[in-house]
Amino acid sequence: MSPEPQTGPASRIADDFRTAIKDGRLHPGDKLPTVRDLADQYGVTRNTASKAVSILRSEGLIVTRYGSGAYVRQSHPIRTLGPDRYARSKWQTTTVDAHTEDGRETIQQDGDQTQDVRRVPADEEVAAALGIPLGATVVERARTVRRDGEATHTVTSYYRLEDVEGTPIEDDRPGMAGRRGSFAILSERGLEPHDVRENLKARMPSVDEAETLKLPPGEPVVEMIRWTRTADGRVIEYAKGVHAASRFEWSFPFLIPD
Amino acid sequence: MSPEPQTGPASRIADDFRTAIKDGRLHPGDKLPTVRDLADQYGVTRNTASKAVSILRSEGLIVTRYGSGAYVRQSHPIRTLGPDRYARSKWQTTTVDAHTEDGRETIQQDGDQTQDVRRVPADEEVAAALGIPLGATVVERARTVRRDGEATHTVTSYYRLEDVEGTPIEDDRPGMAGRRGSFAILSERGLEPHDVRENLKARMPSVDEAETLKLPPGEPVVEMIRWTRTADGRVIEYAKGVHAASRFEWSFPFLIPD
DNA sequence: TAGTGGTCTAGACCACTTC
DNA sequence: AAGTGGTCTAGACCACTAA
Repeated sequence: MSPEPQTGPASRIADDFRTAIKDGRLHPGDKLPTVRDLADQYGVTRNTASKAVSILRSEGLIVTRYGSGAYVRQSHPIRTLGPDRYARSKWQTTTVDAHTEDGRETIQQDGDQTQDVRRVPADEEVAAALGIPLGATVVERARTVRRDGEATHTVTSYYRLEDVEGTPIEDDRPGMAGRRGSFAILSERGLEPHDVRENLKARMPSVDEAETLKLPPGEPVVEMIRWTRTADGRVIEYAKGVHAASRFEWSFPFLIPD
Repeated sequence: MSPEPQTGPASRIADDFRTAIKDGRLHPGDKLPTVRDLADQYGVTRNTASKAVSILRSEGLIVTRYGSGAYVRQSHPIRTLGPDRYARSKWQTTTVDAHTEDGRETIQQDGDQTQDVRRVPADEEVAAALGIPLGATVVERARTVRRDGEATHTVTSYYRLEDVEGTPIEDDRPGMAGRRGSFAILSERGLEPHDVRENLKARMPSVDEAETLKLPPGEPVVEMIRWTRTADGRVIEYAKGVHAASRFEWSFPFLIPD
């Protein structure tokens, strides 16, 4: 049952550095001794010292750079996601540069996300979410959002073809139809977003996800599923996102229901 | 930068079983070959075969039982947490067995959580949340909630002493003051819960958390922070929870703000 | 080119489970 | 007692980084 019943030298070495990091004796960015040095200092083989390093890495406490060394992990600034980011005031008036999810609206932001718009047949999940027949054509917009040059999350949105056909949402150029933009566009078509449901689940990333988000081993992701509806209950957007866990926090205020 | 630039035999073996599991050729509970068999079949040393197994384990795909074998991981039923679980109808009428968070109200549930109530001085975080001076006495109620005998999450609630002094909330017996109970009790004191804010963040567990929740290596946790307030904005409960990620999903519906 | 992280073989021992 | 997972030493080689 217990995963590590034996506490050998590798665990002990990892313990030492774990507490050193948590106690602040080692700061983000600091370099750890080389595995060869560790082996000498602790009187173990390089193999064992390497294992100690890999334990810390799997815990997300350090990152290792091939051929360079092991470093205490830098913690990124955390962005808090709440209902406010969907506020009407943020997309209703502004029609230009409506392409980022946070408050920044600089031109440079244009390079901060890639975009890929296609028409695809709806699979079972998308069909059920949008309330359309299986296989019906939908518009899929896949984005990878970056911050400071590093990917923070991916979002893939699905729209009914009839809702977005011929609109800038189908424009492939990045920045032409971010979420704020898409809300404004849907509103102009008489499909004003009224309510949202977000489902959140944390898990370890798949191999692909770890690669595209460049996640260090041991970093979880949060899977977000979002339904956006009009006042009469019609789902106008179904979206799935994968967020690097260390970069986000979610915050939801609500009233006690009856 | 890249974590595994070299794809040796260990990675290849792990790949084989990862796809076998995802393709459904191996089912939850199925036993993997022993490391010795793997070593023979793939023509590698036991050490390397063992490493392949440890890769899969760190990904949360399998669990290993010491001296027994490696098994495809059983997935637990997922519980969805939404605002509904705080509904008035669930705590306002019933005053007895108000101690579990889900709909079950059997006597056996009593054993499903441990409880530990104490008076402690408020640290900076708790003081700020409850709006009281640093060091003021607060009531801390720490619970570990189990399901089918396994711990699923821990919740630690903090109340202002004046709010709960002498009430059943200070009763240490399990089941006397679960959250539903505490809401009813606070209501009777004229402190009816009106709104809630929940903050969520996913991360890897600490060593302690992994132990108390008996988390397999590679399973993340979700840290939940909750503020419960009355209609006039007074915080009557501040709570921190740690949830095993694989057992929960959160669901929040909300209106598009102006 | 030298230093560093990552992986592998070969052989051994220990800890735990199952019978 | 036999089987199984986990760890370790010893030595080697490969992949990548930095100067």
